[in-house]
Amino acid sequence: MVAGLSTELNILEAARKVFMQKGFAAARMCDIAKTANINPALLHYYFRKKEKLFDVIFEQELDGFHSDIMSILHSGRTFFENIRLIIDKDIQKVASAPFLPMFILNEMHSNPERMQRSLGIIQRHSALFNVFREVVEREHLAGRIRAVCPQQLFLSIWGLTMFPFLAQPMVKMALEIDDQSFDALIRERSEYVSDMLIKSLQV
Amino acid sequence: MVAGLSTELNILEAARKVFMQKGFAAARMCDIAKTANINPALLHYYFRKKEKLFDVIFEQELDGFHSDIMSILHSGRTFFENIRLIIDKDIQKVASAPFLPMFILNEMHSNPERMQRSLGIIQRHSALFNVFREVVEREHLAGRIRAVCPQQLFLSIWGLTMFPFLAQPMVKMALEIDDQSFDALIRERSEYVSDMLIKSLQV
DNA sequence: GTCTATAGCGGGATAGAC
DNA sequence: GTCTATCCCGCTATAGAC
Repeated sequence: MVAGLSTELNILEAARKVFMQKGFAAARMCDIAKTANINPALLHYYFRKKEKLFDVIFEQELDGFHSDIMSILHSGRTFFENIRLIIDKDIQKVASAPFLPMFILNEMHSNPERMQRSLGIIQRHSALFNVFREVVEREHLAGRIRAVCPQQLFLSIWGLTMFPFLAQPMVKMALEIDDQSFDALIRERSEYVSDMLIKSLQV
Repeated sequence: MVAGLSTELNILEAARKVFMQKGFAAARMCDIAKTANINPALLHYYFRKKEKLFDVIFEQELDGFHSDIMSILHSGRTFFENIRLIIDKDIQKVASAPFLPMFILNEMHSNPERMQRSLGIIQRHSALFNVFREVVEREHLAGRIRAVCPQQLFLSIWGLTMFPFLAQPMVKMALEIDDQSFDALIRERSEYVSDMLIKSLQV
């Protein structure tokens, strides 16, 4: 029907919000219906089960996660320039969806089986790391950076950029800051993290 | 009764396991009872509600989180030595309870109100940061480290040490490593992170 | 203190009218 | 496609015997 597509998108939008904030177990179908301003029964008409609906959201979110990093790595710029771009992109993306990291990691943690359902995502993620590793090794052989374990560096980039969002409530509490100060901290973080990483990599 | 205390401890131990793995919403009182090998009704005899039981666990876990860092900061060692000790302690502690960071952050995220119930914890956490800030500022004035935003540094230490555990399933997937390789990565991480931080702080 | 039995409800899912 | 009504299960919580 005419309204079909728009209703479906409407549901997906609402489900995204609710699942991201509450996670699978705590999310209520009623909440999703209320957020979408539709009848609860409609959720089952479009997506047969809660889990089906969740899977759609989860896959979408996970897939777009590091999609543009690959292209940055393949650009002609220097390694240090690329580091800055990647950090910037990561922080910028997550800042616009601050619940995303927590959502992804939490669900992967609480339901590891879900992951194995979508092999394609796994492949894309490890492909990303392999490119990253090659670049790091090339840079070191060329004498432009010091010897470094690519895995550790990869983990560090993720940790430095995503942790503030993962721990947002705790961070605000421990640092005694409000929303504005937190935003300011995030705005300054990109440069701070890039400087720190680059300085630690210089020969 | 005689069995009273041991049953209570038994319950707490079981509840810790289940809540840590599943989180509040997905955890089942039955699972806890089964894990503790007791009758489900007993849970309500000792702790009136699921939430009461959860609160006890949550508070315990959160409180012990950074308890020994304070004493490290107050020791007579140099700043760089302290950085190494803190990183080491953090990683070591979390490695022995890898679900802990995810548990804490997830519950703070999904139920921020719970936090306000226990003001003491908030105070201890911000006290920790204040000591850290003073130390950093003193070191900079003494010319022993370069100028650095204490908040950013604090966030970085946490992120670099805790992220690997928070993202463990994703990390294994992206880096294509198994449990053994992950453990090896963690063992090497303490030194890697310390070196990186110290190098970026040197004047 | 520990058990059995069961109340009571919240929430996912379906049937069927429109 | 959308609605109302309702089923039914799983789970928390309690009553009450032992």
